[in-house]
Amino acid sequence: MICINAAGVRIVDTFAMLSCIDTFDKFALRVLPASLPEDMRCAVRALSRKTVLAAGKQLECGQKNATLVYVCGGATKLVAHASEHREQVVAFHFAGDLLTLPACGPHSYSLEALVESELLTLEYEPFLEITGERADILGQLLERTTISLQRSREKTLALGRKSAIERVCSFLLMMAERIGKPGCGGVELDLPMSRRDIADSLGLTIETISRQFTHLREQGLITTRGRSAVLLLRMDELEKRSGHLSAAA
Amino acid sequence: MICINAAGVRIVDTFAMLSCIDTFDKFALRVLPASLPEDMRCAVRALSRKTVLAAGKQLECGQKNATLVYVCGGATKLVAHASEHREQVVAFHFAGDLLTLPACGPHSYSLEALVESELLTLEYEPFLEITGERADILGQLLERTTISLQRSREKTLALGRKSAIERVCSFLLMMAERIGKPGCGGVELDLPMSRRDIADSLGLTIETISRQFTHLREQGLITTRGRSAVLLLRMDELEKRSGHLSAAA
DNA sequence: CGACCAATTGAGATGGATCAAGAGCAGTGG
DNA sequence: CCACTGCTCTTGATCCATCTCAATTGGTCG
Repeated sequence: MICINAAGVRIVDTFAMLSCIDTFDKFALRVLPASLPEDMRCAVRALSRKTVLAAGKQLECGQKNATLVYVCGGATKLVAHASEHREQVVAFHFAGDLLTLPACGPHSYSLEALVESELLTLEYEPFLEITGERADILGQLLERTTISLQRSREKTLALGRKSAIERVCSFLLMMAERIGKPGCGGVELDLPMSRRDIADSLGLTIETISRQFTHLREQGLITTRGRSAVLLLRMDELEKRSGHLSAAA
Repeated sequence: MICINAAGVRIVDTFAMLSCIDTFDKFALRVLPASLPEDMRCAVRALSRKTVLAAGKQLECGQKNATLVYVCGGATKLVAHASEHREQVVAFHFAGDLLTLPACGPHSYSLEALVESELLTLEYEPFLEITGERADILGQLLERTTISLQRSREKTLALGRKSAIERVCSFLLMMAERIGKPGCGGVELDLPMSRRDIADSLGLTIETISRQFTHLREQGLITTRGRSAVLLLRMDELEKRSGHLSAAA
């Protein structure tokens, strides 16, 4: 934060400083209770590390311990590695999400940025050391972990028992819910992930994803613009094709 | 607990009574801290309901709210229903496991007993009302939820990117870890679930499961006796075929 | 022993993968 | 502004792992 400019004058990079404080505060605002004593807050702050990841870069972290990651901004994918050229996107995480990056078990995991992303990382164990007595914080973690578990269960169902078209429709509806904006004549999506990421998330190939998008386009359920913009025109029809129960009724 | 016998004499069914107390105590011993104040323990006890499910029966519960289930004994499967004849086993849970049976979202869920099982159920929300201030209890829930999430992520990888043989080997290794016993010349498994359950868990069909078992038998990696007994003879070879990273190294 | 359901085995069908072009989009540099 | 480059995405043709359907065998329990 302190550096020497061309003229040899020591300057304080207030922008970097502010941005660092900013990152922690975003996290604190969302995850830490207002009533947290100042010393505990400081301890957590000391433990936390800000990382800005360029698109395509992955979080460096010792795979011996689990890491808590708060996504301050951007979009990320949590990837499980089966082998060299087989990857499974376990979950997408967007601004405001808190996730646990697991230690290396039978497979290794990594968190990769889809677009430039601002992350706050904390080692899981030491964090719990500090905050393990605070029911409000544990409640917060529990709630977010339960949501992740629920999403993971839904994904399990999709990968285990759904056809390609059902997976794609479920995916679009889920994304609409999480990062969609009401647009002209439907829900507008700006997908931060590539076709490959979608394929790796749904257990399919890029070619299949592309073909299913084409089908949906031909049937007038969606339109696409460029690589990332998707407009969902007929949510009801997408719902029907997603294999959700509501649609069967 | 009080009933009339053949002779018309009123008797107290002390066995049922004891067994009921027993069920709660098993749960309390594992999940509730010893230091929990007596009034809180009583409130939790009042909220808890014991259920004994015969094999094949499923837990009845209002699908409007999430339910916390502690498996005191037996073996169960958590099933997500895609449609009438498409089911996905999201997880198996054995004695000592604590799980959250989710409220009905895009798909409905149910917990079904594989063998006669003894369960303790608690409505999730009221339970948190009572114990939400107790960091030790929340920590316990968080830890168990995190384990479930991690298992679910591993399953996601298996369903998304692994072949039939890899899924079956991973499954056998996971079961060995959870309910295996050291036996003559290998790890002995007494699988409480049918081939159909395994198929529904791995996103395959019974026929495929059967064929993979046959291959493993032919290659001398396992032997089977009857419908449920499996003896894992070559853990190293199973590991190799499971697509785990350790095996690649 | 016999009935019934679970598991196995075989033969054929198929959804999605794989392989192979081609088209569309950014970024770069003239 | 346009050509060039290296992508990602799309589309088509073929292949294959797994599903489906069907018949048989085997385990379990009355």
